[in-house]
Amino acid sequence: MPELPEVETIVRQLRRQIIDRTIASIRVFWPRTIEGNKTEFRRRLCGLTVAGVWRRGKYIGVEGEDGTFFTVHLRMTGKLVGALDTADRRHLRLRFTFTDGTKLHFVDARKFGRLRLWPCRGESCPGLGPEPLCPETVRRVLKHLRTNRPVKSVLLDQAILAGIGNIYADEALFLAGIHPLTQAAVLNAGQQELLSRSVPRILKLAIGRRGTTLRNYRTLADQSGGNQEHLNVYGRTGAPCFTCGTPIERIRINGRSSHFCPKCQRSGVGRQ
DNA sequence: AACAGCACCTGTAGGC
DNA sequence: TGCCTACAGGTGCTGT
Repeated sequence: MPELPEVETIVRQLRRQIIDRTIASIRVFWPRTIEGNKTEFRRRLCGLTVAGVWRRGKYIGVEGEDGTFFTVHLRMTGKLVGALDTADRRHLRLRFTFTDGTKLHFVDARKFGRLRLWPCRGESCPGLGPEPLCPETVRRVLKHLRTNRPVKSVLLDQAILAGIGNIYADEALFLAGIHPLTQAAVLNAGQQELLSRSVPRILKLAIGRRGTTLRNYRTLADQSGGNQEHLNVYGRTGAPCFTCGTPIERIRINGRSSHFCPKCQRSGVGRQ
């Protein structure tokens, strides 16, 4: 569910909420929520005073004063909330109680979300590509790609760039005027440049709007995102393109829906 | 290497 | 109303 902008929004709020607080107890309602050794997870985290909260790709990282580090991945429907409402109650998977009595709940309808302990921050989340928030980075990555995979698949590959999901991949490709099936290695210099700018731009705009809420996503403060009002292609199958009026199409690429304007995004097609 | 298919899970929307 | 199907913002595994 949440992609980089949603996770970034949550992390910013989490910093204000839990830094300098000490975990008093942890209650687990769905054991598979914790990856790895559950006993050690509990042992290392109880008594932990939170020193920092970080984002890496779609991971939330929490660091203790002693360097203890754990991550939260929300996957499709996970969320962190301070206050539980009635609907959340049945999907409660884990609860942190802090020494001052405040609580942090991990709620996750589909049970895909995971918490995991790491040896330290530096050893967490191995295999993730660089952050896609500045054009320089995206430019460098695109330039060195030697793959025939569709550019849409490449954008979704967390080992290549970390944090882009299905919504923002589609939106960035629209902004760059590139067809999602275009083979990554055949993007010319101009297309690489357009995509290098559009990926960070789309993500930063979405962060500024606190992310995109389509159904489940809520911020820590239980707010909706605002970016869903600004989507050009995602979820707009059959609706007219805002630029040219052509109906937006949907196809499947690697099992994921891809939305695009067949007229504005002809670039790259038929020239592979 | 890279793809499809499936697994993990539950909820919701739409068709009949 | 109820049943059935398709689909969902993610990732990881297996087989080909």
